[in-house]
Amino acid sequence: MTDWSVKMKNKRKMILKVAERLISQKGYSKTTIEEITKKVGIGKGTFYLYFKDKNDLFFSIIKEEFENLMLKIKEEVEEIEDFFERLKKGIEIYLEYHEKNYNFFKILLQEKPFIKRKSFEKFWRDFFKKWGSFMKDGFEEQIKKNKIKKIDLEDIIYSLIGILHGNIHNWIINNRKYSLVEKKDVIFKIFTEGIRR
Amino acid sequence: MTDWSVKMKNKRKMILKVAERLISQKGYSKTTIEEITKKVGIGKGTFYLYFKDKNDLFFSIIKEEFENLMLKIKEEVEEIEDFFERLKKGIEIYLEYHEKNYNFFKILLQEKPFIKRKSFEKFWRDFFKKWGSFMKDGFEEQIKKNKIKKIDLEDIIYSLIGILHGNIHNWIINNRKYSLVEKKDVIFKIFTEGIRR
Amino acid sequence: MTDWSVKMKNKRKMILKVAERLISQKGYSKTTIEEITKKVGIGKGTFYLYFKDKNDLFFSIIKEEFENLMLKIKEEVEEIEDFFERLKKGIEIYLEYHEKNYNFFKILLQEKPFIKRKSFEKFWRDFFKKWGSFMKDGFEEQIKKNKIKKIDLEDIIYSLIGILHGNIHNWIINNRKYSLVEKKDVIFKIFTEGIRR
Amino acid sequence: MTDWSVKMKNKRKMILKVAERLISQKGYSKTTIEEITKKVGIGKGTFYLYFKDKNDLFFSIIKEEFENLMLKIKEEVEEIEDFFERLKKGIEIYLEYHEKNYNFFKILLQEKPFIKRKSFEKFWRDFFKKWGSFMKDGFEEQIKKNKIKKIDLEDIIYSLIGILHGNIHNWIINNRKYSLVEKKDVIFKIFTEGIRR
DNA sequence: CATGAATGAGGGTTCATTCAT
DNA sequence: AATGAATGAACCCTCATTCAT
Repeated sequence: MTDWSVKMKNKRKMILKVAERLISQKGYSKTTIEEITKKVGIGKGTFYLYFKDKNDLFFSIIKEEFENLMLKIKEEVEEIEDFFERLKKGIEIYLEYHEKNYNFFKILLQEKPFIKRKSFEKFWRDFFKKWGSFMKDGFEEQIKKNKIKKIDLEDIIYSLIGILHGNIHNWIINNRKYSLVEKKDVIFKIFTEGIRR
Repeated sequence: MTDWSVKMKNKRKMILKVAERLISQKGYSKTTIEEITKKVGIGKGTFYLYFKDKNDLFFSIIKEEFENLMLKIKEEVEEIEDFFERLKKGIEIYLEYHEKNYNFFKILLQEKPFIKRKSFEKFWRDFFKKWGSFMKDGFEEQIKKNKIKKIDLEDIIYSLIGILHGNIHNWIINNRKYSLVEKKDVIFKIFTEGIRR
Repeated sequence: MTDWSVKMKNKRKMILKVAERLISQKGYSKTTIEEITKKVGIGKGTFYLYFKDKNDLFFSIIKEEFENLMLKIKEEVEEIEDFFERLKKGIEIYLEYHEKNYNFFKILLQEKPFIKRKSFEKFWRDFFKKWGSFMKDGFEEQIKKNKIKKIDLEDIIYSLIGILHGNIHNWIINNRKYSLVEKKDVIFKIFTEGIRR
Repeated sequence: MTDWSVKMKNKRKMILKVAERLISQKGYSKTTIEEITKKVGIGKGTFYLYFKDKNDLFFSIIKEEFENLMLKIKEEVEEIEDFFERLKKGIEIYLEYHEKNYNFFKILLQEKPFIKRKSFEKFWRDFFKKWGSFMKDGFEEQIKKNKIKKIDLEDIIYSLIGILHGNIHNWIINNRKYSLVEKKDVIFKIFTEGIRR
């Protein structure tokens, strides 16, 4: 990788990092390009060398953070043989990730720039599809094996995500006073003992 | 009630209704007073007879919708004797309300106007406290009677709300193609059979 | 005078009084009809029964206050035989009036509503003309009698008014901490001993 | 000085110049940023690169004009030995300056933006203090030497400023038909022959 | 005569984006 | 590649004035 290319990557990453923090704190509309670039230490015009517009920045944050998360889950979870252990680990990673990157979750719940509403909704569908497909085979296998109740797969997945997000949300509005990861067992318990026969 | 008072109430309500729809569609920042008033059919200045400013409108929507919901739950749920039946009914009402007022849910997840962030977070805490206290006694009693596992009360409540919101969220991003209320049984099942011994 | 006519006069006077105070405190533009009428205790629309518009109010205040002042000077000063005594008394009355009605002076120096700029300047010309004609004969007589230096009459008059206003202005920006009237002697001294041979 | 810096200074100066004229003609409230920038030939937003807000513009005009005036008086007057000659020159410069910058005087008498009333009054106090201190030593010395009557210093200063402003005011409302500077002798005469023993 | 709800033109200010350097 | 001065559309909010009651 050339020196230039490295610098390029770094600058882009710095923008993303700073922007993520600011947007999570103040909201999309109240975060200005001016403030972002000033905090990064670059000129305002430079921003537009790395992003098409403000909207592009927003989706880039979400996209790249999401990919990070998915990658991490894949890496650490995939090889675990036992399904319920794999599920437990998945929950743990998910909570851990949000404990470290709680800005990301806040941004996910933000006002979305109007023009691109469609693409935002598309993003969410992708999100759930990936989660789904990631877990899908496992769930289906367990259903076949009669280890899990015969519940529609989608309902299972959205309930799981729901429990997770509900707990993350609560953790944030309580100012992150307790450890989020420590909730992994109780969440796992509520979720699995409900679906396990 | 006088004629004038009726008209007054109506106009205010119309603004709230229109604004709720627009904000849920386009987000708080992208929704303009101009557009709201034009859609209601009143002058721009008239808006400020009913609301102090744009921020006031935002919180009025949330506050009043929330009170409606709570009232409805209280009215229809309170008298049911059996706890699990009561819980079931509560889930049903909650889903039903959001099926009819799905804009409200979208707004709840919006970007909050920055200056009043504190009061927004206070709202969420109130929200959960009310839900909590509303269910609390019931849950505690059931725990004493050994009908429910000994799980921290807060964890139970946020998991329930989590499941509900996860399902509402999914329903919305799927363009509300199916009936939300019909999910009540599966949600109830996943949730209760997890916590019930 | 009929009862109605009395009420009419009173209401108009109350508006003038309240408006004078508010405008002198906050300036013309920042004083709203709403605030004036609320403080008077009448409806906003009622204002327009007594004044054509906001501009009319402004000039009415100045005009009527000015007429009061002129009347007072005439009444108390005219009969005094000796010219310098008359001048002295005139200065005293002028200071006394502004000490009691310092709002008036503040208003005189206010921003004038643009559209009527011409009429505002006309007012000032009238003001000086009246002062002038009021003193003119006396001054001219004294010049003839060689009691006063041969200085252009206008220069004399504007210098006198200048000294008076300079002192009033200073008194106001010093928050009226001392008695304005007490300056009458030193003003008279500086002015007369300059012009008297 | 760099090219950029020059342009910067110029643009700022142009805004000040145009604004001074407009405000003196129409008053502060009636003068809009839109009009100012259009007349200068720049975009509306550009204004805010040079001034924090409209209020800042107002005080900048006063402050900078005032400093110009004081500088000029200092430069041209300070070295004159004889007190009365120095006073005469001071009066001349003061009149000359206002003849050339008559807009400034008009602005000084404007409605002050409400919020900053305190700082406006502070400005006036500063103004008189500077004038005072500028002349003070001279006056005091003359009093000691018995060349001037024993009159309170403040009274002397405000009377002098009063005469000057009275004459400027009159000159303006007479549409500046005559030369203001030519009044210097008569003003000097009225003032000094009053205070000189 | 009296009212005050309703209006909408108009003003100050912000900020994403451009473009000459 | 990097910059930041310049722009102007867009937005929130105010308030003098009107008019139906």
